[in-house]
Amino acid sequence: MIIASVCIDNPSKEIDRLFDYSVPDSLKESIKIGMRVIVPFGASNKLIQGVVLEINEKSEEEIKYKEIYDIIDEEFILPQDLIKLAYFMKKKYVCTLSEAIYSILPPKMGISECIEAKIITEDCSICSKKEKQFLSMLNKDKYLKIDLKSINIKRADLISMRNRGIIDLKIETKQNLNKKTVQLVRLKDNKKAIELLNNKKLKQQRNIIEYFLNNNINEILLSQLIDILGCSRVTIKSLEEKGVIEIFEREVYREVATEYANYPKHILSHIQRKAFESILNEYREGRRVSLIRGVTGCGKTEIYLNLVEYFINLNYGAIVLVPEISLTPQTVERFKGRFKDKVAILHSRLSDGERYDEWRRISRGEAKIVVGARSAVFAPVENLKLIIIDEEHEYSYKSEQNPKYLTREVAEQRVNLIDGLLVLGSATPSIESYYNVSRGIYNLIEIDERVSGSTLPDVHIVDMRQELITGNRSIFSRELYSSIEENLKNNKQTILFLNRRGYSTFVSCRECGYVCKCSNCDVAMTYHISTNTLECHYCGQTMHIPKLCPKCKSKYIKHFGAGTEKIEQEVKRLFPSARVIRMDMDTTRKKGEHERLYRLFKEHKADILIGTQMISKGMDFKNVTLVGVVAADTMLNLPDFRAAERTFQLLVQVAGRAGRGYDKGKVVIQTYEPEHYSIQLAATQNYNEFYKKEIEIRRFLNNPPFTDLTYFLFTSNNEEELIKICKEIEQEVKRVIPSDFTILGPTPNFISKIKNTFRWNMMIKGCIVDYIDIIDKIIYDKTRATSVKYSIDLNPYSLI
DNA sequence: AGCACGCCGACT
DNA sequence: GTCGGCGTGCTC
Repeated sequence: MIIASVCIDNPSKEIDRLFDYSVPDSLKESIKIGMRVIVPFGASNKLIQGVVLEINEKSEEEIKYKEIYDIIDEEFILPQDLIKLAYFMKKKYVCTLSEAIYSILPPKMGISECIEAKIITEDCSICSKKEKQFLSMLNKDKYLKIDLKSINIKRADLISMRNRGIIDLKIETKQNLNKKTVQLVRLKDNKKAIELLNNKKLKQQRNIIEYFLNNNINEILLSQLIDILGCSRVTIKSLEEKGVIEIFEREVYREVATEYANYPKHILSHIQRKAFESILNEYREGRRVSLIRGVTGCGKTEIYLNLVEYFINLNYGAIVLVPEISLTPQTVERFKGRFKDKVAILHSRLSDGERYDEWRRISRGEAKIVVGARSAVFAPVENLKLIIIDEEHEYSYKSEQNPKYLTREVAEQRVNLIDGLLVLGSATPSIESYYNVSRGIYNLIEIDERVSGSTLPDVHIVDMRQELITGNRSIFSRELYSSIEENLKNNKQTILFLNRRGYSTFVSCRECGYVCKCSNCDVAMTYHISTNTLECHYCGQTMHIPKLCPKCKSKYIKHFGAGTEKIEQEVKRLFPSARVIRMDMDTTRKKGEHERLYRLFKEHKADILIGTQMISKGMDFKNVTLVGVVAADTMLNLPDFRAAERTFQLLVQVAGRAGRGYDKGKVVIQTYEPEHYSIQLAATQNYNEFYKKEIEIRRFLNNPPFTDLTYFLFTSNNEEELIKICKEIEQEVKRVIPSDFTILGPTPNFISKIKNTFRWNMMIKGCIVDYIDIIDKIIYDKTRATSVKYSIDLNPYSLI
């Protein structure tokens, strides 16, 4: 008989293995590796989703296997290279196979059950009270539909009663696939139609027929017909009843992106042409990865477009990855504009149905180019040959959930499997990638010229300590203030950047130093002026500002530090005539709001844009000539070895927003640490110098890329047990790792409590590949049957 | 992770 | 004698 080994859709570690099912004769022909199936699982044979990963012929039938219940679809079959990729992630990022497989697959289309039951016995004596109560609602002659949500009975109880011969069940499963359809109308009977035209009464109906005949229309959307003729649905229905016309349904793909202006092919500049050719030449010589380090505005996208076109013309497919945040208008516009409906877009705001539609278009080979965020690296593109990762250094390329993969590593593995090409692009490549260049692993292309010929902006660093000494206590330095003023006068746009939302960073008592902290989390609460409350940015709890200090009863409660809300208020106060837009999590929470504000600013409907991270990248505003960084060192002092790299990258990105048009841009960076190398070198946009400094520090402190840093986070609401288990784990782990590895911790996390859950962490420095499985086993055994949960993150992007 | 089974104390 | 609370072990 044929046995299929199935990966069950269940992320739990205890059942992280394949389960064998026999394949019924009805499915023998169609079943294939990579197919999604429905299988009964567990004692109650609950039907769940699985993916077939192996098919074997077995002669002996001593083990009683369960049967595969059904196939989910024959359309989408997980290709072999993606299955290999799942195993790769399981090994590298210590996740379950199920987690790996189901992060690759399109969203689970939930399986829902419709259960009907009827009584088949007179004898209810063996039933419990609960069961008797349930039976009283049932019928003996006919099956009744059971809604498990509304009654006090579980699915398992039903199964149990059926097994004891009390009731009989009819269980049907449905997949909520919801393929979307549209209603179309067409003429069915021409003769009848012409006859009807002689009828003097039915004016509306005649209108409809005339419309069909005069415009020689085969078929038309029902909704469109109603719109154009202003007739009612009833009129059309009555025509249908007469058999004159026909209304029919057709499945459609949900419209993901609306309309895109044509984006014509540009002639590449000499430099772009050279980059394009270098990448292809190196690729032909067997080089898998090319890194383009190009200043903002150097025209990387144009190189990407040409690479994609090159491969498409050879009938290959391509994936273009962009950070989620810049997956808004611009990049999409360009790719859709150039390649039209050959492009599929995948981003996190798609509904499950929309995402599923895009997946089908891709796996059917209708869309050969995929533009998407992180998870689009798994897109089942037919004949894939090229993967491009734009803004390669971005943190959104690291997954926060299991599998905690880094997109670049997965992409590299994927092009290795398919003999393809990976192109990375960034103005400020990650230290790891550039290190790979210096080791000769990646091919490097450097572009230091802007395509428009516009020069890089003038950057001014302002020492805020000096401002304070000379009596300026405002959040704007004199230089920034006068620059904004002048920019407004010249009718130019300004961007003010501050990586912190809310009004003030913390609220504290001036007498005793008490800080308003969240009662669930170990963090200071942020004041929000719009709601006049203190909000915890970790658990969302809000509270009112105390009038008196809860500790010393003093009334000197003051705000400290500034957030975007405060900047907005200050700007409005200082420049009352300026039109201001604020973009942060609070103002863009609503769907479509991000895009609306972006367009508003682009169309110069506002003079000043205030925002967090989200305005620092991807946006191209021609009329912006001033960028102000209100506090450059907010991230510099976090306990994280990437703090300097992150600050440098952010400042370069932000500065890149200035002067993209014809006028020279100006950037004002306000800081309390003007001499710090990441700020100094960001001001001169000197990546190479920054890399040299940073890589030496990494080498000296033995941080990535010179070693792996594996981060273990332990959480529990029982602090005592948490500490005890952490210490025991450290002792045991110590015994299995080589002596040149270092263990840091266990220590309380930088944020020691979130939502009443205590957090401790431990880090291991050392090449972990050969040891991670045994360490995982130790931790798994130690934490099982305790309140402690853990997560493992290989080379995390954030240590907080 | 679910879910069933089984053992034990509490209670009509 | 019945109910339900949680510890234990299994899932093809």
